Amino acid sequence: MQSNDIAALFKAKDLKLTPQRAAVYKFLTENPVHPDVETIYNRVVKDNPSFSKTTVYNCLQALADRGLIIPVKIDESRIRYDANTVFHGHFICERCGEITDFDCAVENSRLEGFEIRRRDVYYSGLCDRCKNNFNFKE
Amino acid sequence: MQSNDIAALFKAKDLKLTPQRAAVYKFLTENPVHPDVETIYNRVVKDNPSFSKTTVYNCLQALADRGLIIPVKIDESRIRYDANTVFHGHFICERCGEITDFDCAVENSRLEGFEIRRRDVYYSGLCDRCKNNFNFKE
DNA sequence: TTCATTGCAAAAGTTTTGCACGTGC
DNA sequence: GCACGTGCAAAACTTTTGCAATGAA
Repeated sequence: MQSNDIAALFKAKDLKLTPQRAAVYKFLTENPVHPDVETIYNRVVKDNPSFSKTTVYNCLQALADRGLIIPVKIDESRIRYDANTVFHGHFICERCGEITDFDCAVENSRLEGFEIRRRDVYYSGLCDRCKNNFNFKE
Repeated sequence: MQSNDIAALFKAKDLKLTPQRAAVYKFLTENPVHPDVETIYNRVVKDNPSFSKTTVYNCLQALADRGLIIPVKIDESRIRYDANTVFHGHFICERCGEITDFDCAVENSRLEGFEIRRRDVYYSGLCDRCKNNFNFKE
């Protein structure tokens, strides 16, 4: 993603553009592997040694608040982030930990009168690679 | 739920019956409000002052491992538990924090060859009561 | 006796908060 | 000048772990 695009996107979302925010968002769009805070921080701090982890947390929060990124809370211990904001499900492999996006459609009842603001579909199990590479049961 | 039922259920799941486990499980079945560890602990310790919080954690883990209860990780900060093991979605209200169960059916693609062991559908927003009781936007 | 379970204390680990410093409008 | 963002350190919080004690078969 180009700098102008990011600038326009931030402006549209009324989000002040800072080098930290741009770096975090850029990294997420270019690395759609649902990285966690640690991973994001380690990477952006490489190019910008002055960045702090607190700021990465702040940036992620700001980006998530404006709907530019989605927090993925499928991992037990940490929050991961996804720059793909089109609704989709997330599958996490118990063995390798990799997260796979998948299309999904959910039909639900019993929520008449509710205002649904966010939907998350989380699956877990074994991805095809892990399932085929190992033949033992856990 | 009666004691004999719990005993039979535990036996069927090859889970040793201890007073702590029985109390935790009983509380969950009788209070299907998806309580968190703190709530469960505070309640069971009332009747059994010697119970420790670590043990509540242990019990919940043991029960979840055997599929007797389901960890609900829709809350940002803590794990909640559900004794209803029939697949259903969970909705959490941003304002009152209450969790509502709902029926749902998910269709998904792109997961050919995957072994899906667990599915979680989490919605959030405003429940009907909160939506109607307040008229301001957040 | 044996082995899983319990319970206390401490540890672990991520995320949040307080506060001073910078910076751009 | 002011409001906002940043960054460091410390705090907060839930959950996990180590280990001795307990208890049931």
